[in-house]
Amino acid sequence: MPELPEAERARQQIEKALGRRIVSTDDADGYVCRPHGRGEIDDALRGRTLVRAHRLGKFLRVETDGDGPDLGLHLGMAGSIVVDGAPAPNSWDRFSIAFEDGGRLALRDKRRLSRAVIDPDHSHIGPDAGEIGRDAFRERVGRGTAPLKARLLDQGVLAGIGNLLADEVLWRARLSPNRLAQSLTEEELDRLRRELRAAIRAAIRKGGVHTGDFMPARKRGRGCPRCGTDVRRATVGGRTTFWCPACQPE
DNA sequence: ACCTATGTTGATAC
DNA sequence: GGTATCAACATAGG
Repeated sequence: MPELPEAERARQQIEKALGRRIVSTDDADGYVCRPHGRGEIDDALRGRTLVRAHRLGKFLRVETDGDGPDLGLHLGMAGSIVVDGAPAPNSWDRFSIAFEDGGRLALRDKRRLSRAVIDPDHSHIGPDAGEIGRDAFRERVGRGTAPLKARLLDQGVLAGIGNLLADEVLWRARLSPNRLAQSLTEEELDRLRRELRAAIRAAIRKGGVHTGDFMPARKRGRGCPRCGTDVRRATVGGRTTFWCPACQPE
């Protein structure tokens, strides 16, 4: 269930694996692990230790000791990081690291849209949605002719917002997903950023985006959690979108 | 059987 | 270049 809050929780899991010598890795899944072939990730990591875990939006980057390479991880649509847990059935651990102390780190994913890479390139990714400052937020989000929601989902504009978090934040800020990004006032942009930060913090604390206040509205027959109005459903920015027409007027 | 899904990337067209 | 749409990726679950 990975959006920024889940990625942050995954980063925190990785911190439990720092400072432990890597004895081997399983990078046999050539779709998830790249580059693939001849154990390239294994060659890069074997004998090293992980020393720091970073996150930019949904992208994870783990430094190794000395002049070792970075390990890049992305959870895709269904991935998670499990440290020192039992191996998953059905080969759901698509990439794993075995440590000298007997522990292990697994990239677990029922689907296979997650990624493990060496020296990831995050140069095309915008500033983290939870860290961006007020002025940069105004400048980056408040422009363009795309719908506001599409702007929020653009990882090059802002990193970390996924489909569920976008709906949650727009509902909290009482802004329609269909508003033209460039039509927002500075007051609205500031409000959006404030609600974004609050929603991210709450989701990290509670365990993920699915704990959001607006999530129940995605189920059939549920009204707006605030006013009870029937929520609207449509495709915006290419994704299924729910919003309250009363709280979030066009 | 058919449809949908919390994500990313790349092709294509305006 | 910005934007919109779509397909692909792989798999589970309703």
